[in-house]
Amino acid sequence: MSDSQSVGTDFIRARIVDDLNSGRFSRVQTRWPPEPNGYIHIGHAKGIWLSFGIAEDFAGACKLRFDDTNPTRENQEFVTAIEEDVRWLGYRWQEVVFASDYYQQLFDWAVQLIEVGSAYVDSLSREQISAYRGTPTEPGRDSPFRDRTIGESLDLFNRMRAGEFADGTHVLRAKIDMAHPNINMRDPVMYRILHAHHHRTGDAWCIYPTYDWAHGQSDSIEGVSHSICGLEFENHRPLYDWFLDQLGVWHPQQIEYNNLNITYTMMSKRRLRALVEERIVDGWDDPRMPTLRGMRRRGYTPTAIRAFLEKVGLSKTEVMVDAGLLDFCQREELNRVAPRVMVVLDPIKVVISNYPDGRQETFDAENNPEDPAAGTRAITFSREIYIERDDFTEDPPPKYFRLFPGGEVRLKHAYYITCTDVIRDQSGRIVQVNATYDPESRGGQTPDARKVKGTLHWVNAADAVLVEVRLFDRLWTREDMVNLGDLDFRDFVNPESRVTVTNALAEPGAIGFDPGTRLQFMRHGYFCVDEIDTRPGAPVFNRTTSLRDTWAKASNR
RNA sequence: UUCCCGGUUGUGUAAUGGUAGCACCACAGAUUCUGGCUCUGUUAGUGGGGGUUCGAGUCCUCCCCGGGAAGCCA
Repeated sequence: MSDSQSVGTDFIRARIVDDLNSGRFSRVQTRWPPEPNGYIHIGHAKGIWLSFGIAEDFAGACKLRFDDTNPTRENQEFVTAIEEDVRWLGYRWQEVVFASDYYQQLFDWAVQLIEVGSAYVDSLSREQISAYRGTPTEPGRDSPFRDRTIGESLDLFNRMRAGEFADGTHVLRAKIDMAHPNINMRDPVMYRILHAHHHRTGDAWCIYPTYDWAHGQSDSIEGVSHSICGLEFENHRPLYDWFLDQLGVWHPQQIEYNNLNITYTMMSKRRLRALVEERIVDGWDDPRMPTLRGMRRRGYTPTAIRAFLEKVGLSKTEVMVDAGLLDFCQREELNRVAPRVMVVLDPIKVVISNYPDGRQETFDAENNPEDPAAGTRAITFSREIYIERDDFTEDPPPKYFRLFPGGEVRLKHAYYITCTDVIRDQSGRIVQVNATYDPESRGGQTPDARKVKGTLHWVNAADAVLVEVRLFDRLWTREDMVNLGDLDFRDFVNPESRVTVTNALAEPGAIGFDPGTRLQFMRHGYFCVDEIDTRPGAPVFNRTTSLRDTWAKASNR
């Protein structure tokens, strides 16, 4: 397969190949243009993956451009956080730039448009402008100020810029067509008066360009070849093109892709903010949040996120991707690289009656059956151990092959044991399981090669370490958190989205990893050492995703 | 009612006008010192009607369905 084919076959890359072949563009320059008004999430990751990924694939370059044209909502905190998150995802920008870097050029170009009669200052109120715009089915009407002389508009615009007018008193508009079927072409606003402090330009400006006026021109200044954006800007493309044509400057090609929606996941920035502000979650980095910070803390890896994005692909269809696909990608990666350890989440004591009291022995346990190079670690074994309460039952259902009275199971890496009886407290709750072991089964097999279907994880009572484990599940109980209509998203919070286990017991080998380290808790799932709440010697583990569990599925039926 | 965009198995995504494929999910089985991993197999799709063509998911046409558009947000 040739290089050009390995670049990929999605419709955007295909168009770029065409543009390169036809000579329309000689190189690929892209940009990823977040507004610094919030933390970015997995949906943004798709845009990042596309714009940065395309630049990489075509040996071009991609700039990180902050689209900071609305000073009332943007600030430096978000700039820093977004830079961090993009880097974490694994992308490197050619340069960090800001739309505000181009304010003067944008202003000069606006003057140029006024001078040729393609823009004018309108003095209608916000409400009037809206009323004059018409509706999707009715044409708009010209503003009475539309035929203002060029000189008058120029004068007014300069005075707007000089700060002579209050917010909302005048705007600069492009002069296109108030009856245009595309409402974006009905004399769109280019500048509004905003006496607001900007996080970068300070108080240098009191008029700010709108998205439509700033975006394409910023692309042009940067020599962008392909401007990749969401479907919501499709209706803006004619305007994007119109401005560039009026100016006669470098003309990038805007291409739209479908945004990412995931089942049981809510990505609306506004609602995410509400979750944080109303303390429904702990913060932007809560492991249940779809923010990159949240996912990072949860234990998701940048590589798995990118693999996921690649598997999802792109089109112009609105989609709802199964959240399970992300977990599949995450498991696929971690299965290869995550060290295995044994952790008992809900311990029940097992006493092995025929194992000598006071004796302790050591086994070599492989760290990762998928990777022999990962080596082994020592685990200790003695008369008293703990197993998972779920791994024992007094009345086993059909095809159950965990521990039950009279049944034999293998303790991973150690011996076969057979349950003899149980001990209860006054309430009837089982507090201890008694068992005998087969000394011949040392290491996990016997000379008679008899089959034991069940293999349980366990920890040695003598050296098990108490750890905190946080079991995360989907934040929402509703699959479609995009189209809620009049429903309140708060009504769909999953009460079991976080279950904190404080009495889990871990083998000593699970302790001492750096925060952020990812492990497999055998038979449970993939966990990472929490980067915030972990203390020396007191790890907190976050469950990223569970292992596939075909038994749970089967027994639920 | 206007303009723009879209519609391929349950989900997502492929198919110079020429055998509708891949992945996830689901299901069945094999294997297994993780009921994990791995392996094998199964179910299931071109929204509808006309037309062009030897041949249509692909081109034309009409219809149906879904989404977007009336911010001085991006």
